[in-house]
Amino acid sequence: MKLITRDTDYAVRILCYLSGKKERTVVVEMVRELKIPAAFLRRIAQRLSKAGILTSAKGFNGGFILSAKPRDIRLLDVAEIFQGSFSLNDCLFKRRICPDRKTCFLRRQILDIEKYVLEKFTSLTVGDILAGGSIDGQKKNNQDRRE
Amino acid sequence: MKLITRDTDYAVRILCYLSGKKERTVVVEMVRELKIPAAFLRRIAQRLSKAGILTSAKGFNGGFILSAKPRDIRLLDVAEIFQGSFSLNDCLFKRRICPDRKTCFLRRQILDIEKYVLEKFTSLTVGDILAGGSIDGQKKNNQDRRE
DNA sequence: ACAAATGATACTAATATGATATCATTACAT
DNA sequence: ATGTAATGATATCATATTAGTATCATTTGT
Repeated sequence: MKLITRDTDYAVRILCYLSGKKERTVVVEMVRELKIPAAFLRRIAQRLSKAGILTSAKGFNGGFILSAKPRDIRLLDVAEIFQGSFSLNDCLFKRRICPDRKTCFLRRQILDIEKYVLEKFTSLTVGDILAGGSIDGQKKNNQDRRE
Repeated sequence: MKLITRDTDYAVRILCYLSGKKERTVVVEMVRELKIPAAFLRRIAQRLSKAGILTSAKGFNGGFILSAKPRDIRLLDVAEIFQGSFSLNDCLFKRRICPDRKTCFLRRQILDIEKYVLEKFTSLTVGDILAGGSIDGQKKNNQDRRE
């Protein structure tokens, strides 16, 4: 069972790291801290930037910075960049496999489960992850005391 | 989001089909009804048999038959044959990626979601799928009125 | 002995994932 | 203006997984 891929995981780490920064941060610095292969990290940052989650600047004092507050960045938004849409509308089986859809109970059950996952991914934010992780796991789901 | 693969899906259909049979059924018949590529269906049936979910017989009057009642075949058992263990013990990232596991809040959250999926896959049986699907979706989770 | 079935297994093709490499563009400093 | 430090865009490569095919071996009833 693999709900998130490596890209998504790395992306979350990048976002968590940048949450502690007031200024733009350069790829080489992130690499130093996060131990993610440089070229890979760079591409991930670029994709986050293209998606609007990071804001970038080229040139001399360039780098990346969060476009929004951590609590406003949902895991879903990040995951969809790297793993494609989590939407429930597209059929479970992408190409014409489900012959009698109307009675496909299994499909409905799977969709229910996916709906649950979707809700969780929607409600969980980078802010939550920061809060939960930094206090050594004693606090959960309370993001209001952290900017 | 892909919770089940094609193998698993086909396997469930095979099991549902065989639920309506009292006698052994031969691959060519299943192919006729289920429109699954013959060689593929055969290999899936063989794997189900090897796993003990189907019982097979070689030779002249050979074929496949359910080893247990539909209500006793869990989706989890089927899915694990084709998709590997759904166990929550193996680390989310299979090889040494998570540097500080203790504080990995994201990982814990993902594990919680996976736990939910696991529970659903454990409780959903072929019997449920038969019951839910055959009554055109009006009944759910009531497997007691069907053998 | 033959035919009808599954068992075991090897192979191929397509897609997804993980990662790297390279050239283009931008922006500041001198 | 030029060099350097940065990201943008994109192409490529390697590996793993998924989907599907093919073949030979074995069993069994007639």
